[in-house]
Amino acid sequence: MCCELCPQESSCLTTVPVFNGMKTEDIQALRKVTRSSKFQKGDYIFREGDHSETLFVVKEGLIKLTKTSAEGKEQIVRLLFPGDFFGLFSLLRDENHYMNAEPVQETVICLIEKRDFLQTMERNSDLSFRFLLAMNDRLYEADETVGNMSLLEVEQRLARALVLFHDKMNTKTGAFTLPITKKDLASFIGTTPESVSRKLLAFMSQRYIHMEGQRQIQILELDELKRISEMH
Amino acid sequence: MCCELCPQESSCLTTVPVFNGMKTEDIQALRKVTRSSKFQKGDYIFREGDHSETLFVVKEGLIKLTKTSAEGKEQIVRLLFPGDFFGLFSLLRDENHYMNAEPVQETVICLIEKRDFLQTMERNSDLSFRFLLAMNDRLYEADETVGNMSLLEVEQRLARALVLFHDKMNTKTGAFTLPITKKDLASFIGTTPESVSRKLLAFMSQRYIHMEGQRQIQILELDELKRISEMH
DNA sequence: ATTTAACCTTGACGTACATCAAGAATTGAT
DNA sequence: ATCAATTCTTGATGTACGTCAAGGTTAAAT
Repeated sequence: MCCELCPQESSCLTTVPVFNGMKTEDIQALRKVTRSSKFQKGDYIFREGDHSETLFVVKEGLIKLTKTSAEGKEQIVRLLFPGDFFGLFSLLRDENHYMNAEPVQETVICLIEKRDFLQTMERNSDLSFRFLLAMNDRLYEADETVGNMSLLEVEQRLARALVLFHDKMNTKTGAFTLPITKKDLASFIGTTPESVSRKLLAFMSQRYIHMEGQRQIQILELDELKRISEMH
Repeated sequence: MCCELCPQESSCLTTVPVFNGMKTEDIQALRKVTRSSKFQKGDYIFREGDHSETLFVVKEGLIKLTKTSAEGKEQIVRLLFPGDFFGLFSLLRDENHYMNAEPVQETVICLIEKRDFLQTMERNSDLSFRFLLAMNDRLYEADETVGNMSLLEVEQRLARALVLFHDKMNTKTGAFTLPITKKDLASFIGTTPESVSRKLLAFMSQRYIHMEGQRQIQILELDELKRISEMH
């Protein structure tokens, strides 16, 4: 489906940070070449090694980017929330994808083809600067993650993930539904489901969180979790 | 010292990948605003929290970028080899530095001030695209590192680091001098000096490497090390 | 509504690696 | 050249967390 027909206020191009503040005529031009597509849980948006000429922008939903190890184990390298984009690396380098992209729930993404994207960039020098800023932020996050992965222990990485979800799920009460399985949560923070299970239990008995069923998490002591996650 | 006077062939701006292939007149313009500066081991180029308005490009030497943990432990997040740059994040975001930069040997860097850099970018739309490409590569590396940190064990991370140094020190014979202390090497791969010591010993007894003194390393089985480092 | 297949939990156990400690080897400063 | 300060090594010990296994729970599929 082509995004030219999307209502302006809900278009990827107006809701996504990287395009924010672009001139209206440039947005209009980009909309003409933007398609949107819906994916279900269990689909693959693309896989490691797939050829790629497309920029992906997440409109709604949640995507996990994973790498598969030699033994077939899946490591979640990043989660893509609405507003995030992916595919720039392969698009710019003419390389194949180096990760798998798999929605963890129903997800709508906007797609811009390489040729269209590069053409727009040529006409609009501002755009490459915008993406430079966005990449800059991404790199900062990645540097943080590198520091955390080796410095922090499971307890701290889990606290960190809980705070992240709390923020992203923008809840008022401190209660939210975990958007991924605990298995995925384990992979995301680089541990096992067993360890996640035990640590969550520990957080509960310390009254930092309260859990209702498998996915409903109520954060009781946000500051405490932040303290834990930040004390590298 | 101003780089306008540098011999063209040894200038940062001609030897550094990100500026490669720029039009001569643009290079000339940038040279006018580029200074170079020499740092010794033990100096700090900048520290976490320092205000920053400068882009740094490594001309010669080796720099470690570190984060300090709450307990005062230092984690090496990245090593900057000749041709690498740093400081773009703070420059673009008006933020303070989020890492320490410390040369591990005598190091020459080229400096471009924010105002000059942004002015050049405005006049030369190509430049932001070049940096976008470079950031793209950096992000790829960071994603790789994230995957490796949690997936790989010390043995594999060490093998990986040895291969990295072997490549960067561009040696013909497979022999090279370790450019950092083993303590730093430990911090770089997220482990302790003790573990590095033991694993290197293991590699020696398996005849993958041979060590002469503390720093001279001769790689005997490069393919084997690569195999180990890649078998995530 | 049943069945099937994931996912989750809990316990028992093993192990890679961190920590602690103390001596040896380098490095560098005077 | 000498001494102090790091860095490096090696051994002994502890522990956080991974692995294995088995039962329980939830979710998906027919």
